[in-house]
Amino acid sequence: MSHILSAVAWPYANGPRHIGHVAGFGVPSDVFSRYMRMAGHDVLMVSGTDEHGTPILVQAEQEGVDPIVLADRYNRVIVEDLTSLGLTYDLFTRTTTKNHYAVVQELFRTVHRNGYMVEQTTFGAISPSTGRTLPDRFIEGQCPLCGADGARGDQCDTCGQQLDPIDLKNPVSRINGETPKFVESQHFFLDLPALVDSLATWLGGRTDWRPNVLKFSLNLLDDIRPRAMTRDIDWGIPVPLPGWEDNPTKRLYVWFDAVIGYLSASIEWARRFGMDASGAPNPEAWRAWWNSPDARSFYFMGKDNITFHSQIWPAELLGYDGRGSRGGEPGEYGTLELPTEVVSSEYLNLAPLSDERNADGTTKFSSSRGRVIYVRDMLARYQPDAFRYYVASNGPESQDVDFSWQSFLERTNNELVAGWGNLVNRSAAMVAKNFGEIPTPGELADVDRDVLARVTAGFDTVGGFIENNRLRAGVSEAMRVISDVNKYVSDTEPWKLKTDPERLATVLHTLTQAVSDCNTLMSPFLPHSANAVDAVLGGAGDAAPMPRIDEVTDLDDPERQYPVITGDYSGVRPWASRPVVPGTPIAKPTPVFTKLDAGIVDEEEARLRGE
RNA sequence: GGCGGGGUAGCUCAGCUGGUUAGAGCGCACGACUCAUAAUCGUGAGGUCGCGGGUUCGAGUCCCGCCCUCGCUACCA
Repeated sequence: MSHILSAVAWPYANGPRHIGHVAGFGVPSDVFSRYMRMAGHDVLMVSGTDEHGTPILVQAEQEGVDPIVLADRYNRVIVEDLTSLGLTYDLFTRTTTKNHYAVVQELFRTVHRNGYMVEQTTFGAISPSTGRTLPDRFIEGQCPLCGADGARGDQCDTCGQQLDPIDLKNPVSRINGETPKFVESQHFFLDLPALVDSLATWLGGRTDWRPNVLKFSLNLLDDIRPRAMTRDIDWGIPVPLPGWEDNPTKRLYVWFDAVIGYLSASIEWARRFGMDASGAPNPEAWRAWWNSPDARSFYFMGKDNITFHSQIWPAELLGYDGRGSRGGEPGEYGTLELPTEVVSSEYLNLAPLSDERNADGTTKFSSSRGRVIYVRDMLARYQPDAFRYYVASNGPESQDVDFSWQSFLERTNNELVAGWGNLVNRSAAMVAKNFGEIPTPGELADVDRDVLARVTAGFDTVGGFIENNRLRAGVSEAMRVISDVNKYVSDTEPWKLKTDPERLATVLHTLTQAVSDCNTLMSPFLPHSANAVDAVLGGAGDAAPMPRIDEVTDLDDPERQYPVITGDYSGVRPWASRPVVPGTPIAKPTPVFTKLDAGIVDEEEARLRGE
């Protein structure tokens, strides 16, 4: 048993999240965390909504509300969506808590004190009316290279060239149409070159990462340069230095603070729920996951976040620890450990609609293009486990994948319903009809022992895959085991054993045992239905724990309340065969999974077309 | 342009450090069965492993070149 930190990417609170987001970080991290808990590890799974930065500020202004109002709104939407999916966060919080501000400022101060945060003058665009940094992509103008209109400050979509915004002709702000001003400004830069040796040493030891993630991360080291960690903006965390902290237009860069969320959420968790061995409150409990070299940490995200987790975040930690070329001493949190693994997903894209094949290739999920499937809509119409199954078996684990409603229909009906759901149903129906309870077995035959051995072996194979974050292989292996059990039913033909009650009892007991263990194997992937299956088999329906939403008061601000996701996951079942108990009543079952009507494909595609 | 991923049966993909007739799931065809949400079980058809060279006794697997495709390459998050 060891301490496992599941650090899950922080969804940006500028709108509801779509299924591509949760396919990238949500389902994979939850399957992993659930399994690790079952395997006996001490898991701390943390995340929250990321609420600073220009996009939220801009959107709030467009709506005429305070940024925090916008953040409050989408924080709640996201909290509800993630809870509905059954994601077992120990704490899902947000970046606008007092606790987060304090932790971020402590990290900044210490990194600065250790000499890894250096002040430099920059030259960049600001909005003349507000004085705020105008990020490149919010600037638009005529491309200096091809003359096309509508080129963005960072890149021209017409000719595809990278641009510097100062070269644009007739630049205007996309936010308010005014002409940007290019000015000098003082900012703090994270001195990545002073940390690059330590980064390289750390990355050099990461041999078991997904190859593309590791390769990408190593490439980042080649022309590493200092990176600005402050912005001219009035929405964000103040810079905790004399002369800066009261300056209303200087704030920490949103990514500097967002990644620190993993630590601040761990600390908030400990302050709220941490306990020592005797059960007494222990606000220092987070340290077991952060200060011990034996603890392991896994960071789950989409590939667009790799650079922040394999470079910026470890650099912040190294700077805090004083482990760069300038030395230094850790701050009050002690030496903080770097990520064990950055588990990055690729993208789940939306496939062309059925009448659009061979047209424009795939369409990337993007709210701005209007073609998007929100988590909320998915869960309103379909079982959460149907979606979880789709993602686990067909997700963007090592390459981009296309989501289509046709494939969702097929995966659900042909595999989940016909394979697993039907096995549960036929087994329970036979037990209910013949005995009304789990029968007492006679002596086992070879075929019985054989199927039980195959199922039991699944704990090692399926578990091994999940432990290495190979969910597709894991779920595929579990489905193969389920197929073996279906074959067992065909081989033993229980419906022909009416004249041999003892043999029938043995077969149906064996079958019930096999199904129950398959349910355990599937429970990290399909927790909701694991509970339903448990109930079908006469259990209490508590095979897999579920998260809940608590309305809490900010630990350091009695005026502020917000929802968090948390849960008590201490009662998870072990990752092992669990003997079924003869005599347990089993009633005629109702199907656990809903078979989808073929008509949903046309319905959903019509929705995507905006009809 | 630079970097990276991918191009293997109709579809989605496995194939580690090169080694017998290239695998799985789904789909399809045929057969069996009837407990089960017409689910299940069995059998079968179907691939010159993107193209062209090369190394080797032997290459889907290594090397070179090319083509196609997706992505990354930001003061976005």
